Amino acid sequence: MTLDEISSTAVRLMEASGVEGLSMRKLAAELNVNPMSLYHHVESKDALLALICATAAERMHMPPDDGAPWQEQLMALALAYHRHAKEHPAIWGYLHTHPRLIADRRLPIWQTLYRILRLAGVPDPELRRTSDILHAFVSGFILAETQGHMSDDPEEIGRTFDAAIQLIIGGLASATS
Amino acid sequence: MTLDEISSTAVRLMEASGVEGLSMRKLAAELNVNPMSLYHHVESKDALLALICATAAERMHMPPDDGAPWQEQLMALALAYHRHAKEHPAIWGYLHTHPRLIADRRLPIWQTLYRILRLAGVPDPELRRTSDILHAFVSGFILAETQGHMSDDPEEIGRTFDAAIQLIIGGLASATS
DNA sequence: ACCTGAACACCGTTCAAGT
DNA sequence: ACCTGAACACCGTTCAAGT
Repeated sequence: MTLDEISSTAVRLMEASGVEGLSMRKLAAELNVNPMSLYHHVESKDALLALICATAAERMHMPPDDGAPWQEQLMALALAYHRHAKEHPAIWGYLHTHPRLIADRRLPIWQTLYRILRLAGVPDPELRRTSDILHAFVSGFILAETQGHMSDDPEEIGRTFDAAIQLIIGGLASATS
Repeated sequence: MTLDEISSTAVRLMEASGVEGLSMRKLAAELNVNPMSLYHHVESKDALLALICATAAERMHMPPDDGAPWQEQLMALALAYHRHAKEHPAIWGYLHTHPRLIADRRLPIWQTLYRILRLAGVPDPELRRTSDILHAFVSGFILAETQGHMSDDPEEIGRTFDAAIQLIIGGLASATS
C-alpha cells in the first residue's frame, strides 16, 4: 500500500459522497486494511486532506500566455479555476474553507495570476495584496455556489460569474489608471 | 430550560472554543441536563446552528442612511459587517461556510445593501445578482482572514480590506456609468 | 519497517420507558 | 409535555504487541 493508493482512494470516496463521506475507517475498509495501518503513511486525517488539496492545486491546468489583453487573460484564468473547482467539488469545497492549504506562492495559480496582474499594471509591492483579494473573492463565489446559495439555474450562475469577474476587472482598471 | 437558554449557552461554548468545541453532549452537560432533553426543544444540531446564525444575522446592527454618497455608505456597511464578523468569529465562520443560512432577503443586511446599490444606480432587476456577488466577495475575504490565510498584522489586514472594498466600488462605478 | 487488535475518548441520534 | 438511561452506529487516534 503506497501513499498514492491511499490518497487516490480517499479522493474517490470524497467525490462519491463529499468530505463528510471520508473517514479513516471507511478509507481503510476500502483498501482492505486495518484503520491503524494508514497512520504509517500519513500523520493524521488533516495531513491527508492537506496532501490531497496540495496535489489538486499543483495539477491544476493554467491557460498559457497568449498575448491577449489582461482583461481577457484574467477572465480565462477565472473561468479555468471555476471549471476546475466544479469538476472536483468536494476537494475544492474543503480547500476554500481552509485557504491556508493554497497559500504556497509557487503554485501555478499564483504564478499565473501574478503575471496577469503585472500586465494589468499592478505594481510589484501590491501583487501579494491584490492577488489575495482576488482569490478571496473567487473563493467566496465558488463557496456560495457549491453551498447552494446561488440560483439553481447553471446558466444564471454562469452569467453571475461573468458579472462578478467583470466587476473585478472594472475595479482593477479604475485602481491602476 | 428554554430555547433561549439552550441557544445562548451554545453561543457561549462556540465563542469559547469554536464550532468544533460545540457538541450536543457538552451543551447538555453545561445545562446540567441529559443530552437527549435538548431534542425536545431543537430538531437537530444543524437546526440549532441554523437558529443561532439566523438570530445573529437578525440582530446585526446596520449603519443608518445618513445621506452620504453611495461609495461612503457601502464602505461603512462593509466595515460594520467586517467588525461584526470579527466580534463573533465562530458564528460567522460557520455562517460563511453555510451561506444558505443568510439567504433570507428580509434580513437587515440585504435591505441595507439593496438601498445602497439602488443609490449607486444598479437597476432593480440586477439587485439580486449584484448583492449576491458582493456578499460572496466579502464572505470569501472574511473566511480567508479567519482561516489565517491573510497577513498576521491586523493593520495590514485592515488596509487589504479597504483595498478590497475600493476595488468593489471601482467595479460598481464602471458598471453603472 | 510495516501491520494489527483492543481500547480510549469522544460524536449525533433513536427508542422505549418513566413522570 | 417534558425528561431520562441505555443503546446504536459511528468517529480519530494511542498504545502495546506482533512479523
